[in-house]
Amino acid sequence: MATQTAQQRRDDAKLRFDAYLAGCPSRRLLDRIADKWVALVLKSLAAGPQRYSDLARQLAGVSQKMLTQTLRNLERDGLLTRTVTAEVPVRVDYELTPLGSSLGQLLGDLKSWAEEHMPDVDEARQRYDRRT
Amino acid sequence: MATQTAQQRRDDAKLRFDAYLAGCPSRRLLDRIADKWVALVLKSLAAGPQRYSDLARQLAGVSQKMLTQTLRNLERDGLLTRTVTAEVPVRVDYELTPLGSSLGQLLGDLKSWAEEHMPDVDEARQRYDRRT
DNA sequence: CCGTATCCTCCTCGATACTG
DNA sequence: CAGTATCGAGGAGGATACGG
Repeated sequence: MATQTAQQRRDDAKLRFDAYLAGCPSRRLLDRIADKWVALVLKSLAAGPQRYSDLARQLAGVSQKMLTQTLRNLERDGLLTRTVTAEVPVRVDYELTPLGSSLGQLLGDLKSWAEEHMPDVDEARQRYDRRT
Repeated sequence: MATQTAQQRRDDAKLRFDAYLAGCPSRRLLDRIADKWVALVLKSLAAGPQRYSDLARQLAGVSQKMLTQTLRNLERDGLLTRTVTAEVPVRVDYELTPLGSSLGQLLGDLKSWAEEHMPDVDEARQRYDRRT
């Protein structure tokens, strides 16, 4: 086998690291909950099942595309269920699964930390920006 | 004052919603910790102060640009301190502040949830992908 | 009512090269 | 050693129009 150049060794290390990140549960969780609309959808559904149009109304800034995409991903991950009722017009309800509720709890903890500590961050940021 | 069109009302609502999101502590926290390298930097520094080159070595996949940018942002937010020692060559140490350690704790909780529940997510995802 | 399909625009991130 | 500067590719997300 040939001797590797330094460049090859760096590339290899990077590939292994990327693979590690892709499988890392913590990283995957962060990527999931940081999706722009996930937290808001979960919060809305924490109050009980909601129709698609209810969600669209509460999340005033969301596009149809992103709302649907977010809901599909959450359904795929087993965090909520999608129920179609064949009325006219069609009715679709979304409801959290136990797993989804569990994630909602976690986000509640995050919210607590944020409300407690983000003011400190703001202060630090102002200090940093004022120093020349 | 003129009557608003439906379009104008939607645009207004969207603007207000975006403004709300920009100031929302939870949203800002999520945006911060979901930055690709933040969690890894915090984890490295949890073990004690590290030099720039130490961090670069441990985070095998990071570019200089992103490492520096991440460190600067964390410094600005008061989560770590940057100490330059005038040796030859220059030496720069990074160390967590109490606030930074606190955030590290929070990420630990996140990690626990991820390790406990992400297998369920994987299972749900496989079920979803198998149904035609 | 509940989506899908398409296009298009930022904007993040990485690669690369250079400096005190 | 520890950065800064610049450029370019790619993807996320929004606008819009259409379908079942």
